[in-house]
Amino acid sequence: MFQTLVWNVLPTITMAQSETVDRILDAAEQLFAERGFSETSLRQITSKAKVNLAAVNYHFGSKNALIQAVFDRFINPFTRILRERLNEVAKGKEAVSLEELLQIITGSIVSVPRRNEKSLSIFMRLLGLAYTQSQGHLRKYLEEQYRTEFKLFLNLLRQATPHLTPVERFWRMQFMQGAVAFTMSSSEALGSILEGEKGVRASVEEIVAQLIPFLAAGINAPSQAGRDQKGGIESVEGMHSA
Amino acid sequence: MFQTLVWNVLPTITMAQSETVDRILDAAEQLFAERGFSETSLRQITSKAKVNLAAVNYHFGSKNALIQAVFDRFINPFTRILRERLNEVAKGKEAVSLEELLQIITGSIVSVPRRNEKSLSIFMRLLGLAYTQSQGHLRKYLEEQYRTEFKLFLNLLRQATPHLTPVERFWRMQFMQGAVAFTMSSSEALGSILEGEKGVRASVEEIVAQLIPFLAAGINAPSQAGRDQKGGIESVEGMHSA
DNA sequence: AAGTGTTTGAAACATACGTTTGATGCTCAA
DNA sequence: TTGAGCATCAAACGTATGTTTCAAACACTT
Repeated sequence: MFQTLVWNVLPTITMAQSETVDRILDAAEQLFAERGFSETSLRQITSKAKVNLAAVNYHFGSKNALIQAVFDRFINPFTRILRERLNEVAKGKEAVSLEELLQIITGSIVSVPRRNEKSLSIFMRLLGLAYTQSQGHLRKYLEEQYRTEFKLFLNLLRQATPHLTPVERFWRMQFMQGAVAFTMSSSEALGSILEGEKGVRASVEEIVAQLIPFLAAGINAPSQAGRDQKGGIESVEGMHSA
Repeated sequence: MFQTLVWNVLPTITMAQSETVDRILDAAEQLFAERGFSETSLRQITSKAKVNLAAVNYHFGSKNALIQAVFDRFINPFTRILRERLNEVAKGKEAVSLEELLQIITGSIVSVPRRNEKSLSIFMRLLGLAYTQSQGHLRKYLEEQYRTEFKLFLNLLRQATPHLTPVERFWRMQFMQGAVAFTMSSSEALGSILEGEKGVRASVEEIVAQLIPFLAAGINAPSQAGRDQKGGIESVEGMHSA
């Protein structure tokens, strides 16, 4: 009588699943990207997906669970790829440069298998929304999914930016997240991304190409260490927010 | 019988206004900052403000109008200050440096008269939300309020970064907006800002001090002009999104 | 072909929302 | 003191939401 949670409890392997589940996920991710989470109703989703309203609660259990399921389809392959690549470069004896690190992250995002040409920008927009809309459950969920990869990344980042104080490193990470998430979630920009209009090529690849020099220079900016040094923090691990 | 719109139709001068109106605005801006716009109900606002539910529609006309009124209290003084300072440096014969420009913007934000010590960070969080939540009416409204100051700023920025192509300048502006808006709207960070806990001093002044070197270095990063130059755009004016 | 468990379907549920109403109280000029 | 205009209040309005229900349809083994 119940199926309760959708069965991708077994990770990575996305067994065939029912037509209905996929149609719901497709419609949901698109509508969420366009309007946001609380602004999208289950009725809009099910009607776009051409399935019965009750199907969402039957297959996913709740709207919040559906939101998480939408992210699952991307997050799992992404973290897998990212983890592999980070581990690989971490093994080498040479210290990894900041540019390399940024390339690894963006490269991992871009290598996630896409369902269609829009799916990557939709995902980036969703990620931006996730950290911006006040959806507590989502943020917690994502941080859990990311945790190990994020720590791995932080370790490499520390080696790549030895001239920064922990406080500076913390804030510059925050700024980086912001530049990425906001740009990807800016609805105007998404319009350009999806339609390709306005004369600006705004493919994800183009944005990434523009982002990397900006971020590398910003993060590598000289330390202001002379300024006011007493605001120290004990551990960067405890304060990650991605 | 009707008061329809609140009377700050006359700009800048915020005539005494009723107790009720101020209490509603105070409660609304705080709740909006905590939960977002569509996630905050009029009932939450009026009950926090200890006024009757109908008062919002009586004094403001609608929830959307209330949202805009919340922004009015900040935007008007801010744009006035910013415009004055930009005009001032634009008059000088010397070209304005990028660092100066960033100082002017952040300086203008900080000089806006504050109602209390939290009001600045609340406003920054709201600005972040405004560009992030898909509130079409708000975004349009804000762009209208900003327009002249933004053009002024863009002109000075063009002079300060002659080595960048228009496309690069456009994207780096976007990234800057993102770093600022996202950082300010990150709820975790807001928590630290408001409570001052976690060992990180996260006052707006501290964040700004961290932001400026990051942004200056990022925006001033070497042009990638050799890369792929054909994605030109005719005019930067037409594409502003702030 | 029957009978099992799983998936759909139309309808209703309870609740929350933004907004409107109309009566009541208030202030202050006449 | 009266009366007009503004402000407040409790209550209701209509609509939309997420979720539940239960019967009908389906798939598939035996």
